[in-house]
Amino acid sequence: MSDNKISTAVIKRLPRYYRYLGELIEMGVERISSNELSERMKVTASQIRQDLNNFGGFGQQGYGYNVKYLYDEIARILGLDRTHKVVIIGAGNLGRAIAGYGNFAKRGFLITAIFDINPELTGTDIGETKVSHLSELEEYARHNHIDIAALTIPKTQAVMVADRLYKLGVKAFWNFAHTDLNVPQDCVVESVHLSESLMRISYNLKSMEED
Amino acid sequence: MSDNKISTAVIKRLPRYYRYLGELIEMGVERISSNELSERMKVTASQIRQDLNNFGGFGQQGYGYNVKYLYDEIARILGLDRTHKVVIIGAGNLGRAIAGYGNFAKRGFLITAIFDINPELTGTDIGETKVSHLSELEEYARHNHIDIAALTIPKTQAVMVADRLYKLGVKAFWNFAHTDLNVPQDCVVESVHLSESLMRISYNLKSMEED
DNA sequence: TAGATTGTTAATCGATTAACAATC
DNA sequence: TAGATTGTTAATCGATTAACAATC
Repeated sequence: MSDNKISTAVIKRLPRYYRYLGELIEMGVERISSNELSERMKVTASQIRQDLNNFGGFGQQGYGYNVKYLYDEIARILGLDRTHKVVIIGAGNLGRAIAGYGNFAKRGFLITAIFDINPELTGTDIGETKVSHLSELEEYARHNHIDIAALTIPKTQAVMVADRLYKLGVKAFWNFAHTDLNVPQDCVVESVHLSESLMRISYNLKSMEED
Repeated sequence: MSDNKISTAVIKRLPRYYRYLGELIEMGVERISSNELSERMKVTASQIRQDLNNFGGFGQQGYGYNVKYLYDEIARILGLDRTHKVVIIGAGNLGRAIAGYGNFAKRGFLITAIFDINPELTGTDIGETKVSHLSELEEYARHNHIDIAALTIPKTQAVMVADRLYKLGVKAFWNFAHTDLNVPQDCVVESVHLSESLMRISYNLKSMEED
């Protein structure tokens, strides 16, 4: 079924199309041309059409795109038509922030467990979920499927915990630790390196001043 | 001073070089060739040399690169040799997570104020910093310089608060809201769209299964 | 000096943009 | 039908990789 490998540049843009289409739906817009959308999103109309046509022809000549239809199609392409069970490793502020973000649930990402190495946190509630001790991870995984693991723990632990999770069959990692994970090829790793993000601001501020 | 516009692809990679060099220093490694580094980082040696030579010749033929020297040079390029005053708008879990991350201070990013619209949070402490009410923003900015504003608030507020901050002279935004900011060209915007990151995981999981 | 490895030019590859025929 | 706008091919642009002369 999978078409010849879509480039990551395209994949990175899909969620943004999805967000804009969602906003258009909220505004009551029913149809939109690649040209109108390109003005809103500040990208070329050509790129929008190219990107979408990687997945099929969703528009109609002389009309444009039906907003709701395209929105649903992109959801399907992104796999948002299924639910994903997410466990969070690390019940610190970042783990809490993720656990508490309601919009994720709306998109089918369900927080099914939260683990932490700190015994004092064990048993406390975060939203609807009770924190378990990290030592219970294997036992939990034996009885529950895990689609995605969010790692909101320090880098020293993150690499090891990712190994443990991989042995338990987890194939997708949302990595917030300031390190690269060392998991096999058959895994999905999406890293959010906040410190690198901040450094880019620093660089851009500096080069703005120099003009 | 500013060399002919460095591509964003290069800038995005710089912090990662910096991280690896930091790790090498911790390991006591004094020199490294582009080849060795390329194996560790899983990028081509050619790319490393090209990237670095955008900023100058930091290596030596027949020797390679001095790790500590290169580390310091990249810090300078990234602007990490100066301090940045960061205010956080939004004292929720995400704001707290950022405020509490000690490594930022180590790189010269100082949390100088935290604002929230919720009166109940006003006066409470987050780390060393007291939360102020958002209405005090203008008064604060009159007496204190702000280099970077981190927006950890819902999208509905984020756009408006960014406008207020811009009028107060703030030129760099670390945007965690699920929206694009609408600030003028002379600003730096770095967005961390967590939901988009999660959608990419979803897509990649799906396309992995299809193989 | 011989060996190693950079800095840099040239070649390749991929992504973006432009153009336009197809068609609603 | 005439006008609008897509889907898609071709042209351009930029980024990555390969190659090698310079040089430590």
